[in-house]
Amino acid sequence: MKQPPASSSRFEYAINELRLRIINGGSEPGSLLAEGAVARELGVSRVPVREALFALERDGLVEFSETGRAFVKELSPRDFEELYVLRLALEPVATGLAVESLRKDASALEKNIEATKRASSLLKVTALDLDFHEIILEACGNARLLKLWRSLRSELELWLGRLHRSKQIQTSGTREEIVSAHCHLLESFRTKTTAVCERKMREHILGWREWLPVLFEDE
Amino acid sequence: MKQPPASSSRFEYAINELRLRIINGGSEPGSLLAEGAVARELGVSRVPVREALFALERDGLVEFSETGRAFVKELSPRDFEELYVLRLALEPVATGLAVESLRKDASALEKNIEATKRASSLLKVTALDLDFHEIILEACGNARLLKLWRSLRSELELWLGRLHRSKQIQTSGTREEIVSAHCHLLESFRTKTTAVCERKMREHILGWREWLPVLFEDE
DNA sequence: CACTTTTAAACGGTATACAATATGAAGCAG
DNA sequence: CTGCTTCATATTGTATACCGTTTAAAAGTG
Repeated sequence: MKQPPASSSRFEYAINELRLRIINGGSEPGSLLAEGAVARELGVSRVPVREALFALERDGLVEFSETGRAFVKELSPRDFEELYVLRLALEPVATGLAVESLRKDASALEKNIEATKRASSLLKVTALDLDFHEIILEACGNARLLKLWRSLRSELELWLGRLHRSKQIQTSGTREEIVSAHCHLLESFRTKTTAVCERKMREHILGWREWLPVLFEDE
Repeated sequence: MKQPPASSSRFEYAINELRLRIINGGSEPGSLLAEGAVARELGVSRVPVREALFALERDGLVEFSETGRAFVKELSPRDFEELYVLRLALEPVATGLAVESLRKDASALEKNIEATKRASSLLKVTALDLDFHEIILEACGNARLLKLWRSLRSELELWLGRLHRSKQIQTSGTREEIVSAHCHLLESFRTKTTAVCERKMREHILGWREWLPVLFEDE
């Protein structure tokens, strides 16, 4: 039984702890997340666990059966496809809205790229990649869009976590590709029109959509 | 104190009851929705009310303060703009995905248009308009997209509800415009390419974005 | 051995209880 | 009268308890 947290709410503690378990594979896909059991393990009562499970369902990390039992989300190619339809619908729009703001201040994106160059593990590289996109979503000034992105990001982290555990991906090549792509995007934000930036982002996402599933196929 | 429900869960009862209050204006925008008070009024305990409030936050009908108190959402022009950015990002994409399926079976859309012609009140007309769009979102085959639409729909209903109470809108003219626009869309689905259908939907939504706020301005 | 039926444990939905905090009004000082 | 402090109350966060249902394993049956 883990230690209940000192500060912050037990709801946040439960949600963070469950996130870690699910994304890092501590709980197998499809396994039951019973309120009582989780509550005992975390050393809190069922109430905050229950709320955490509902919140995680919204983020696509947990599925509920018809009878109200929570399970670790199982991923299918279908899910991947749906996820990328949403990315393709939302991120280019967000990019268009963000361009003006990013043109004024691109320091966050620059720092992110520098950090990516120095990142040691692929896990960190992919996290920084998601950060790069999140910076854009933050800059677009649409709170609903940002909220939505955060939810999509959860699912993406789930995919990447499982991918990372099931395959050894080459860190170096991937890093270079990402850095190069992000530099290219940043340059577009600085010099091109909004419409072009939207298109570049669209192509960037399409590239990943092609690339990611390939790593899954030959298991 | 209202009657606790016979069938279905108290959570669903609470969420439906709160939806009605908020959308129909039973609770003023900005007013506090205290768990205990609502629970007493509905004749249930705080637990299902609490969960209902969290769910309604996700649908944009309720806002939480930093200290965790729930308030009836207040709408600003900013919210309207954000909402329509999302509609414009999502619905054309959904339309493109749905065209093939709608071409095979457009009966749901046809029935909807017929019902709109017969609808007696503007409230019913606007509800049917949202249904029309929901039929398309259902046909697009992307569960995440549909879920998202349902959440946007909640907010749209909130806007329309308040609009309806603050102004008397002419029913007949609005009805004719909607029927005509929907017929035009349906015809496009039957005869045009996917890309054209996406564009038509985009223009359809843009039209409403222009039209709706006008009704607010001169209060 | 395959397929029901039974049954005890597990689980979720909800109510209630209590503690910690936030809130807003009353009282007080300037 | 204005601004700060005090304090009773309202409200949320969390724990615990209870009940009906679901579940899955054991027992029974063909």
